[in-house]
Amino acid sequence: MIEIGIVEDNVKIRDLIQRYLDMQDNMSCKTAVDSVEEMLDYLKEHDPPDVMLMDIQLPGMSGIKGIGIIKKEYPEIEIIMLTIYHDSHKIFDSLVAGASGYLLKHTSLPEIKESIENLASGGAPMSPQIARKVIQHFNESKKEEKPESDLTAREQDIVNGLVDGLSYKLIADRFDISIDTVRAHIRNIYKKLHVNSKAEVIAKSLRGEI
Amino acid sequence: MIEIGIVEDNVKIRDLIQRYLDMQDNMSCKTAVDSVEEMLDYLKEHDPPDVMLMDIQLPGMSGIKGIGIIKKEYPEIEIIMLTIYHDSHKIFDSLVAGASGYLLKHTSLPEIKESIENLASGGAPMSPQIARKVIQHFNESKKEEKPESDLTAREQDIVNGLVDGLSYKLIADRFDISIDTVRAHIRNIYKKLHVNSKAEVIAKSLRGEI
DNA sequence: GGGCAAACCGCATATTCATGTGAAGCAAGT
DNA sequence: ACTTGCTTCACATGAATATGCGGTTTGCCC
Repeated sequence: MIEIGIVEDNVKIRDLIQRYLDMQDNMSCKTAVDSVEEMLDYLKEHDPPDVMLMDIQLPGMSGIKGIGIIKKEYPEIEIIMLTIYHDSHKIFDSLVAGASGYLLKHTSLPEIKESIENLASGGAPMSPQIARKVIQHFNESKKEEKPESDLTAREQDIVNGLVDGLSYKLIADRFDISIDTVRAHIRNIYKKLHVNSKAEVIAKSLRGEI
Repeated sequence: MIEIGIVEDNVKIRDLIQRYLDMQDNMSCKTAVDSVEEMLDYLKEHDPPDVMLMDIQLPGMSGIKGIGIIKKEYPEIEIIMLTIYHDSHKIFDSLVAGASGYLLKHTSLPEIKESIENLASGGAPMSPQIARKVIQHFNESKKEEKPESDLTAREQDIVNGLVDGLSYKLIADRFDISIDTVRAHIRNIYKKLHVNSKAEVIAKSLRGEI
């Protein structure tokens, strides 16, 4: 018997899902609340459910923040996001926060049921459209690595030296130029990047902002 | 009509899939080869297919390497991995390389067909088990970000200040302590991290090594 | 051939950093 | 009660950095 909890503020949707799931002979859904806060209160005094369906847009704490808190306290709970949002940021944030699945609200009741069973057998419920967004995220993070600043090749060399933790003198040695030249390049780099310390250049570079 | 190409070295499996797909009235599968190299040769002289099924373990170039090359030349081709490997590294590498879906070889023919149709409608074919692995990867990369150095809370504060590009003085102001205290903390941080410059601390931190 | 950007170099100065030595208050654990 | 570790602070010195000014050479474009 799979115990299910629901966090959803729309009463109609919540009741519908709860009734449907509770009707199944391998599931039990006794807990349906409309905020993360309520669910946390509930969990303090009851056994945690096996699976939790959670909305993102909720009164009070957002569902995404809720995932983190609930997962930290009760890591064994599997959380499925059930929401209208299909933008990749929300999907990504949810999964990083610890959600095990992500379904859109137009998902049919039998599909929700199937997803929960999926989860029990080690899968992760996710519609092909959502999966696609996740995959897109992989590719984007791969491509967006080059915001192409207008640093010259030599300036980029110097930046790399800084990132490697080298002093001006060592950078000068590495490229066989004088330390004053290094200084000159660094001045120009600072101007172009609108910074004024080694530290900021290194930070920018490692954040992929160069 | 969806044009499909197959790269698979097991002749039995290849023929089976090819015949089945070609039999569908909305699909055409005329191209089935047993290596990436052959497929590249084929693509030079023919129109590219819309969707490509690809194995990982292949004679010559691996399927994962093949994805990258094919996607670079023909970015419009949607590639579905069809393989026996279900370890998260291969899955992850494939998706990063540009695959749009990932199916295990025990997937039934109708499911393969469905997956291809999925792809055409903007989804990403992925079994719940595979999706689970992908999600696990999110959580792992989240956890593995903290190789837990033994920096104290205060020391971590100071590091954050450095990463923000602040000078000692500004860090002192931010936490309302004296600049000499900042120095003291930095000394300890350097000892713990085995470095001896601001630059290295920032680099380590942004690389996730703290 | 003039203009221009990039790479190169030098000198000077104020600020910031790295490092040493030393010490006091406080909380946690032995 | 004693040790240990974290946080706080001080004074000092040499090294490194940030920033100002100046300059030459080279290659490219109009």
